[in-house]
Amino acid sequence: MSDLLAIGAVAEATGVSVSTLRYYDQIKLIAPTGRVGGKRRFDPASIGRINFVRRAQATGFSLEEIRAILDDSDGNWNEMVADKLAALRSQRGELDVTIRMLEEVSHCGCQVVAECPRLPGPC
Amino acid sequence: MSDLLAIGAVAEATGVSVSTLRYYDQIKLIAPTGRVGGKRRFDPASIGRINFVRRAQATGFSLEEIRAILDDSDGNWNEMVADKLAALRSQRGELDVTIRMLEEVSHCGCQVVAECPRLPGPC
DNA sequence: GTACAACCTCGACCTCACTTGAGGTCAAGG
DNA sequence: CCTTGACCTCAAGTGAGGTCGAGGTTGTAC
Repeated sequence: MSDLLAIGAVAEATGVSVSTLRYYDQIKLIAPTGRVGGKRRFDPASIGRINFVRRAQATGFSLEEIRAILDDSDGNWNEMVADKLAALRSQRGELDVTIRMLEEVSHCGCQVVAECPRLPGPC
Repeated sequence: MSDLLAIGAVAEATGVSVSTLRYYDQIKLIAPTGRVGGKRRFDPASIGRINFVRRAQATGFSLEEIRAILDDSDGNWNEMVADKLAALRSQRGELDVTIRMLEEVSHCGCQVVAECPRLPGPC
């Protein structure tokens, strides 16, 4: 009658710990389909959603943002994803700047970055 | 005699708040040159270091990592930067995966991402 | 000589994403 | 009957990176 999953099975299927799953339920990110004898029962489709959560998290989305994307019914998530993409690109640009800055410092002959008197200007 | 700066001047020059500068002093990330009447006095070169901190932070380094780079005397920071670059690249890859996943979902005709029965598989 | 801004310390508090611990329930197996 | 294991709740703790407020001092201006 039920192909619903216990929390432990979901944890095993997703690699997410049981306590994290309870936490996700608590913050209403991933809710179980129902309860049997007080115990959470999850639809197998939850596994897909949880995988989505982890993947989105890995790309820099907060749980709040992820919930907004999951629950969005107006197509706004396209915009959110675009924003995040822009943020990541900007972060990449920052890295490039930092690397160049460090390269400059390394050409200074300074033993220690903190002691370089030419931070962050050109050497 | 002293072209040393008060904490407020440093805050203004860097855009970092006074309380954050005190915090940086507390965690020994950016120390004042000395004290005059109990008040912190900063070398103008601190501004460069603080700018470096913010820039490194923006690219994803933690304050601990930044301190390690600043204080490094063995050339290990090159490696740290390379590691961070790799991490950023991997993050970018994750974003690409997420975007593709969301595009798949959007072609499903699902109103709400959370309700798509095909997460995270192909539509 | 007193007002005022800018500084000081110390400890508490905040957000995020969890983890941990104490104490309790429930069904199956020996 | 008793243990084991998987589950439950609720509260508190963690760590990063700060912020805030109370209460106190310092230095300059009028």
